Amino acid sequence: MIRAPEPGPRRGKATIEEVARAAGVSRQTVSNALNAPQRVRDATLARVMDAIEQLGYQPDSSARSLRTGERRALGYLAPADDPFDPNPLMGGFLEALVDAAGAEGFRVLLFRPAPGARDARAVLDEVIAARQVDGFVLSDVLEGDARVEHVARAGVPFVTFGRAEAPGGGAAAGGALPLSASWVDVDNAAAVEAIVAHLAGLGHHRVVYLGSETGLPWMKERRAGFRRAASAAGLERLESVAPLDDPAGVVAVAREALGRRPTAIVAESDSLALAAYEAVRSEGLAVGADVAVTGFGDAPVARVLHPGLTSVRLPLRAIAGEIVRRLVGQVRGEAGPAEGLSLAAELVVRESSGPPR
Amino acid sequence: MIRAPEPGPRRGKATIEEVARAAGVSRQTVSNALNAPQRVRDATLARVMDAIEQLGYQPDSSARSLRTGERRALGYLAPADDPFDPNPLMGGFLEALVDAAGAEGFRVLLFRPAPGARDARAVLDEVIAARQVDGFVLSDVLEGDARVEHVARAGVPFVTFGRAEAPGGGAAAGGALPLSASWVDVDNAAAVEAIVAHLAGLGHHRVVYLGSETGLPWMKERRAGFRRAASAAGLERLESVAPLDDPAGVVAVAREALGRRPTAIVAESDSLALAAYEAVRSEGLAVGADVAVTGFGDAPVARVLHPGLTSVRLPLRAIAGEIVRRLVGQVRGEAGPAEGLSLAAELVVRESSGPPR
DNA sequence: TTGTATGCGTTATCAT
DNA sequence: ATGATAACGCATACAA
Repeated sequence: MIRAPEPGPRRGKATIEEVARAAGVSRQTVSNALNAPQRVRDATLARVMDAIEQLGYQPDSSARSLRTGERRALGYLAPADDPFDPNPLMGGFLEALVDAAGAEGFRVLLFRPAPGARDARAVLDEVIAARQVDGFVLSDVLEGDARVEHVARAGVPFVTFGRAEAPGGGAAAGGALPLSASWVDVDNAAAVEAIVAHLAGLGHHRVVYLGSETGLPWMKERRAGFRRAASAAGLERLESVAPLDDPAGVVAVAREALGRRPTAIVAESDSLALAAYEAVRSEGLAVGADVAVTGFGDAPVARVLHPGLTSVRLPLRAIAGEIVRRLVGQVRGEAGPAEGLSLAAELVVRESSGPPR
Repeated sequence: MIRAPEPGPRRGKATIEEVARAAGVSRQTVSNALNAPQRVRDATLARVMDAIEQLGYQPDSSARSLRTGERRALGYLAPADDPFDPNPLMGGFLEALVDAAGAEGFRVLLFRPAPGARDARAVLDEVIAARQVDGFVLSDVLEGDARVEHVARAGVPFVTFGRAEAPGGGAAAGGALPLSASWVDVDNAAAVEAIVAHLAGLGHHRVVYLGSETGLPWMKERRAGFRRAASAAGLERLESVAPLDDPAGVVAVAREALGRRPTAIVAESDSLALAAYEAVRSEGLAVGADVAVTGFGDAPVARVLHPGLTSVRLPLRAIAGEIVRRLVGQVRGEAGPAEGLSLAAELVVRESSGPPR
């Protein structure tokens, strides 16, 4: 038989007062036992810890937060919907972020702009004004991102996944904010360079880049990496640009790209690589044997595809770890590493990238 | 120029006291203006609201929580890693959950078991003991799920995505808990039945179910739905069972299934449908024209595939909405709907399911 | 080493 | 309709 849960806020959990009574000490000593154990005699400490264990006591997070000002929570603003590419990485990154935050004693508070809201500043203001978090993690950040500027202006610690500042440019004119005081990103350019190097090493000599028409910074970096590496390796280098929101159109472009008779297709994303597969097959050719295809991101589909898709895996756990490290450092007021950090992606070679026939 | 953020907990945000001073009233009146506007004279109300607006005041969430006992936060225990099928739906469900919670004035607190932890009870206890949330959303729930029992025993409100109780069985023997006091789920069986009915309507007569060897309840429901609908429609009904963790093995099974010469393949998931695509193509046949293939879940890949994959779309927004409605009802102590709710998935017909040749 | 007193910002009770 | 007072649970400065 189980008793019905008590009504009211407390829900029957222990308070520091009850622990103190159980251990025969003042609540002060309990607090000390938790926050400054060295100030408590061993015997007492043991007794207190025992009572704590016994009662399953943990400080009420609200009371502690009210007193200390720290929330032990990091805010993550979930990216807006993108029906075309519901960022398959977000899930993986979020998990890594939650783990990394948890290791530092922080939880992750998730929120989104109200549906239909013009931008995210309103909800950011709510979270800030209600003091629900100690800092923010902002992802999918663009150059001159309004969210970034807003949070920076509010004086709340934050770290971005991706740089909100053009690589070359420091602070802009005027009293500009240190927008990218701390960012972590995957080295998109280097990742594509690794792909191209891999292909060049296999003997490929005519390579087409299958990209999209977005101006997203990470996409631009990938393209730049392609150009650099292909030139460096002395490859014949072609480029195709696919539309954004039209699967059929994408395949059409992929077929056109294939029509230029490359020995390899370097796709900007795994989705585009999938379109390349379709194009190659529609010509009666075999991916990997007749034409090499590579992707980007190493989405789940990369493993399931046949032949398996050569791609690059984003170091999401490392990124999340570094983001949390920096953010928690800021929260604690430490003068930690303020510069940005680019992390290398890992090339995952599968059967889609064989040598040219 | 921007001033450096103030140190300390307050970070320069307004308190109720400051608002009161600015409006020339007591803090009580400010509180009333916010929580019981009808008790405040219009003129005063206007003055107070003005000051609130002016100062960008919002109640400190910790102070309010300490006083009222409500956290205005819902806890979501993120599912454990599954490298084989990193639940592509989770992202979509989470977003819907955050939106639904936000509409009710709740945030979502995300957490996971410590990496390497034997089970999730420890972290649940932490969140409960620290009173960080008003209730929990538990997903991917199994029959007799330990997490469910644990939360139920703690007397904390919760709602599950999926039923933690066998469909027929009420309370078990002894003082069993009302484990599934409130659950919401997608009607897996009905969804597959809709698929089969669709195929039967097209004239298919020999159909193979491509399933996996998991005993997960939702998978069992899908299979049951297949059997029921196929029998009802008088179809020749076959079944194949794929291994879990081996893409190559999966395709082998899919080929074997195809070897039984069905006119259509009903896959248990979109991933398995992808394997079916591979099998069909490896035989030189065309998906949709020679053999119909259907999936389950309507993952992003379903749209990108060629031909587009006929699948069923999970009503994630509706599910999240119902979950939040029930959970918030419990939190508020309303005697809301305690029974479970099965929501219909939506059949999405694409080119992969043509009539038999 | 331990206990006493105070305040964090808010809301509820009660008086006016 | 408004204001004074108390209390939520905790941590800290200070006294013992």
